[in-house]
Amino acid sequence: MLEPLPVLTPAGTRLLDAASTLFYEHGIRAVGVDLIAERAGTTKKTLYDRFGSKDRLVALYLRRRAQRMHEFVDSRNADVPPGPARVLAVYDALAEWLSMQGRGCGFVNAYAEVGGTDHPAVEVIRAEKAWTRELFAGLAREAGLAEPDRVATELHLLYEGATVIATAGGDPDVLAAARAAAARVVAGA
Amino acid sequence: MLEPLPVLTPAGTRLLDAASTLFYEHGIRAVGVDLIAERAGTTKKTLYDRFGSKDRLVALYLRRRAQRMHEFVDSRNADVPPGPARVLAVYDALAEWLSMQGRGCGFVNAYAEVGGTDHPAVEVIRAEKAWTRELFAGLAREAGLAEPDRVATELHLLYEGATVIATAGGDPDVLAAARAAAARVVAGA
DNA sequence: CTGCGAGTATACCGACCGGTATGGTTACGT
DNA sequence: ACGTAACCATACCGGTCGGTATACTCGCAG
Repeated sequence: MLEPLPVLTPAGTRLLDAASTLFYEHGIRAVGVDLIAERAGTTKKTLYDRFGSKDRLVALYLRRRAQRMHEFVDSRNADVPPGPARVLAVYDALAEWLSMQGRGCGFVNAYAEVGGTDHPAVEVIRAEKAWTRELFAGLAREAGLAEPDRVATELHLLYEGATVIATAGGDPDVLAAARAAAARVVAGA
Repeated sequence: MLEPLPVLTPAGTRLLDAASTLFYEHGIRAVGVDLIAERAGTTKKTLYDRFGSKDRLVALYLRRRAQRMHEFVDSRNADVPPGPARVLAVYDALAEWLSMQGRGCGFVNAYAEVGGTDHPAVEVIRAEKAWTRELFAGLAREAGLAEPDRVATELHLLYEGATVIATAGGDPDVLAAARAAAARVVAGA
């Protein structure tokens, strides 16, 4: 939110693309900068010229991932009329998003590795979780629900819980249950 | 569940204790076996004599963590009479547990690092999430709630969501909101 | 007395870690 | 024609990674 994503050179783009795939798929510490450079068809030198450090590359990976996730949810929501249906559409978007990805929430995963440090990724992760809550709060208000703040918190809880259980719990069916629970929350408000 | 925790030699115990603290606090890949051995006041040789590999030590760390978490929840529940109150007591136990730990769910964190591999920790993590859901299902039945299965899933969603938001989201207050939401679910069943 | 499990101490292995250094080659704008 | 940004290629740095090897001491049970 603070600053837009920087414009990247061609090799810089390939580096960020490769890093994003590798970080999401295998984790941050599991991926070395040598591998990233090789997968991008360039060199470590270029990586450090463009991004300065691995930590900053990691933070950029998450910032771009957040932006893409937001665009994805917004575009899915645009197909749904405002109101309670649009609130629930977020769960459909989540189900679709997770089915394409397979390793769960990249922000939760990243926090598992950098939490408790001063890594530049930490503030990006916190901001993403705050954005999600505000997404629900805005939609709840838009739908004219009573107690939009309380409702938004509950919807957010169900959303994050569904992501975790679908991934670490190995139970993708829970997404439908979360959507049904959210529908109950919305109907009661 | 499959097998009880093995009896450990004195040095083995110190190794598992040191590894548990370090893995939980800093993550799995961030901690090397040399550091674990040093912190345990012993040697890498003894570590490999006792545990065979780092992966097996990681799995054991999670198995013992699960057992201790279960004992903690069970003991807290024993202080509460059976019924709806006991269902909600799990959220109080979670709040107390998390306040002591500070790095969130060790199983979710571990899955962020080993998910998508054949690491022996994966099945331990899945079993832990299944245990949590069954905990809620058992308590819901004990309390005579209608649709105990559906209720258990919703309580589990709120539980995992609260853990994630309190940790990665940096918002510990959400635990009270999750408890209140759970109370609403219980009251409606 | 012997054998064995447990532990200590140290050295080593190849591989990889994040990061730096040097030097050279394009392509483009002024 | 010149500067410069972008990129490539390669070699190197100290340090750590998971894991193995060798050789030793101790206490205990047969």
